[in-house]
Amino acid sequence: MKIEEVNNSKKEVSFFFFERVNLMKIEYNLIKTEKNTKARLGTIKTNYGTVETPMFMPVGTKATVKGLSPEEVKETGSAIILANTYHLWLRPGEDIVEKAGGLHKFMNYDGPILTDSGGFQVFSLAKNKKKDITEEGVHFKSHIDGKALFLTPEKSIEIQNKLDSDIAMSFDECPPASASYEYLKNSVERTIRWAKRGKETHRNPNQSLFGIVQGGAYEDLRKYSAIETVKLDFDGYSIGGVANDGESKEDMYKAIDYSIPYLPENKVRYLMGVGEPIDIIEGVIRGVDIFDCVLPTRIARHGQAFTRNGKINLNNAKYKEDFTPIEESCDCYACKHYTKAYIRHLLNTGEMLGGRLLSIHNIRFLIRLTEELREAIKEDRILEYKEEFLEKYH
RNA sequence: GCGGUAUUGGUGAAGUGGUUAACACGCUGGUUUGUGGCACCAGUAUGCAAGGGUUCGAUUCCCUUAUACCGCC
Repeated sequence: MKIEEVNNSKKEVSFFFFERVNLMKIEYNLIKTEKNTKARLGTIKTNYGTVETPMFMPVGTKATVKGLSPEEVKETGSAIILANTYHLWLRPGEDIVEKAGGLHKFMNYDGPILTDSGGFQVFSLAKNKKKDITEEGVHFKSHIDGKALFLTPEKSIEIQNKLDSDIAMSFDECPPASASYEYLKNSVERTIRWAKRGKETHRNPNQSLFGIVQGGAYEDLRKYSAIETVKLDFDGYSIGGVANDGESKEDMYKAIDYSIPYLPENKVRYLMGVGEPIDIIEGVIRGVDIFDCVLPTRIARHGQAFTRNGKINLNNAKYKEDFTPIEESCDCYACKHYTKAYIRHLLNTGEMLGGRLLSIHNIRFLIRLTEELREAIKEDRILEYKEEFLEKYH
């Protein structure tokens, strides 16, 4: 390649000049519903391109999918990524991101971004710690320096407006799976009031806002939460409060089944925090369109890889001399170029590349899963697909 | 050749005349679902150089041998 060519190609990938394709809220387009289930095939038109659903979104809490560059994330086929209001609020602060020209420019990512509201962090960071959930908002302590913090529905939305993500989430309470019916009932009602306050605060015309359905595994609470949230007319709806605290899969599936019937057909449905390949399949069958989860990147850093035969641990001694890829059938960068023995060596010696390669593989694994689910919906054979998948995946 | 000191698991080591030999690393497994996480959890010496003795009881005291290191001829 000549020098001029290098310079030209550089110019093409320079993200400081990337522009939005559109200036609008998202548009969900339902293409078809699978014949035998509630599984849906659709598209979401965003300011940064159109994505197909069902879709999995990797998590990049602090404006980075841990270990990977935006180019590497895109190479896995991921469209939307997730970032977090709470973390970016503390560091570097939403004003700095705003000065940078918004989250996309700040992190040099020209795909759609969804920001979580911080509601989950109140649950996960302040777990077993002092926190005070009031009608006004939540008092809790910074996980960085212990400073007293106060997050309200209004504050969360204001921060997200400045971050300029494509999709903002309502500030909800995410109660533990162990919460009592009485507690959940009050919590659901408060979350609805918070959702209303957040919507009234929302200003960014190019940013969509989602409402969150709560209510644990109780049918009446999920129904109530869904109906009341939908009345507020959001751009999309999510099912929250699942996969928490060792909640059983049965309860998770119930939470979905009890919520979905009350969500509008023409809006995207997002199951928050899921997950496991099996749960993604079950979610799709129940009518969920998009998912997010830290699992592919977290287990990658801990040495594990998704495969068609289940999770494997690349730390295991049996891979010392295994000079084959993680999966022969996988088209990801890691599988095309590296062996299990090499990745095990990287993990064993604490080299960064090990976790990076596994992150790429695991994200690609879930993206391929959703690609196959889309094909299965087109062909009305999603139940067969599930059976085939479960036969091998243990 | 003589004298001294030492010898505890894969490694570095603690320890005591008396129930299961500390701790760390390593090793071997496992966990992880809107990321306080390159994290966490669990397992990992039937034996304290070898043999013999003293003792109710010895890794701990004594003797012999082996090995290592340090002095002296």
